[in-house]
Amino acid sequence: MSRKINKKVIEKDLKKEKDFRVRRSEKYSRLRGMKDILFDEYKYWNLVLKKATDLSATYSFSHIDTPILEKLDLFERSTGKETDIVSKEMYNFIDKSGDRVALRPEATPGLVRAYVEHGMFNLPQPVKMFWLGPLFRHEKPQSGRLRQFNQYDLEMFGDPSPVADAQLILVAYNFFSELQIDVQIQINSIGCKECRTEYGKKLLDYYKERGKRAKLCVDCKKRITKNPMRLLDCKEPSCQSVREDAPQIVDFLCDGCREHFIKVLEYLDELDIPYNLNPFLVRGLDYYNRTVFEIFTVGEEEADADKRQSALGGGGRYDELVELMGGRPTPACGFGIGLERVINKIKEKNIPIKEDKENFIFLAQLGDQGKRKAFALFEELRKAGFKIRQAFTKDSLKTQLEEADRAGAKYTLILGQKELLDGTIILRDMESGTQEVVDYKKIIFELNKRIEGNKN
RNA sequence: GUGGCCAUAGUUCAAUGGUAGAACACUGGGUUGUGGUCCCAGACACGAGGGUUCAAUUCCCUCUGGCCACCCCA
Repeated sequence: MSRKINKKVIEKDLKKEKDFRVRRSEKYSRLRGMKDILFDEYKYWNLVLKKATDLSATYSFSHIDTPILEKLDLFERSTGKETDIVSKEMYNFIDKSGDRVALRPEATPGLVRAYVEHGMFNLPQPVKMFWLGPLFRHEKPQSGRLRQFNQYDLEMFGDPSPVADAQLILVAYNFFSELQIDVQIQINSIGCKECRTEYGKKLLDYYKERGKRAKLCVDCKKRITKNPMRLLDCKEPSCQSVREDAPQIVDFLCDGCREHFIKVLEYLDELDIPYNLNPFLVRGLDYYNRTVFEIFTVGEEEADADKRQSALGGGGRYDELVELMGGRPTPACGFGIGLERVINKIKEKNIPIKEDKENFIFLAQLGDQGKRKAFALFEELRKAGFKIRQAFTKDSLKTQLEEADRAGAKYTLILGQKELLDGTIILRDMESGTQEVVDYKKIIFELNKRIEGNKN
């Protein structure tokens, strides 16, 4: 072994020793596709959460929560065993009691389960649910695509009428427009089982016509046998040219379904909600029937307009699901909105967030005596209803003023040895930098004079 | 799951086959009792493992992670 190699080894050892001293343990990192929401990020969440809460209340949707963990079977049966979500994206495992369980990959099944389990068909119908929470899908992460993400969901049970569909779309639309995000709603009707079987046949006939198959991409060739409806979804130019003259499901709707769809559109027209009829919109989950819709942003900066944008939200009607899950036949519809994606848009567009600046007081102290007295004064002022902050763990006045400044205090009270002796306290205006000595006993009176109307 | 690009302080970015620098942020000081400006100082990084080499943060491979596209969706 040469001297040089020895040197290298020694250097590495030294480095490791240093690392050991500095860290003493392995640094942990998040799981892939999981995110921490840090302090500054919360202003966005507060904004979005408040909008969701307010809107839901206005339209009489009641807050409901369901467990994050459910039986695996619930999703297999409702979402569909063959869907991507269930077949390859679910976090599932067998728990200590041997149950097959899953982290919920979407909200609707749990809500349907709750509706059935708690006998909500005995409540006045429709039952309108407002739901908010984390969902889990084991996908390859990308921007706007996390393995744990949050969704705002609204569901309406027990109302078969087109008004229900329209109201849901309205709330979703309001949610976005009030957050200043311009959206476009893509809407379609995929009819009921009967309409769909009929249509499936026609579609296959069309695609099997001479010469068409050759133009399709590899994926679409597979789709012909596996999932013909998905042929409509492809965005390969050559596939799109083939699909141009394809039969559209709207033309094959039964009378009931057609009438329902027309009514929904009429309501949307009435409300001036912009929508796009998209005969090619097909949703991935098994339980949808009749109305389906997806919500996309309309960008001003759409140089790459034909690039597939990820949806901000989507939903539709699922009239068969409650019965399938063991309940009484109950018509229902709902939607989900991806909150991380909404927040991304808000950030992208630099939409200003107004944070209500509160005029608060900072209480600074000096010396042991001062600190002790300030401790008590803080409580006194807090109980008197003032918004007040402190940094009692800091000793230097400079540091305390820095902190007051950073936090945006309107006034700082300074209590030190000298003031203690004189029975006074210093009141400093943080903006002008002027300060006055006031009688300690009159401090509440003086503060009231200055920050009237800014109390808790 | 498939393909492409990428990985350097807390953050945003440099430089380099001979082990790294700035800005902002952070800590301390100039100011022993006074913030915002200024000055000074300090702490902190080459994602992990292997290979080539006298020597790798730099070149190669694997892994991990990030971004983007597909797939799918929110």
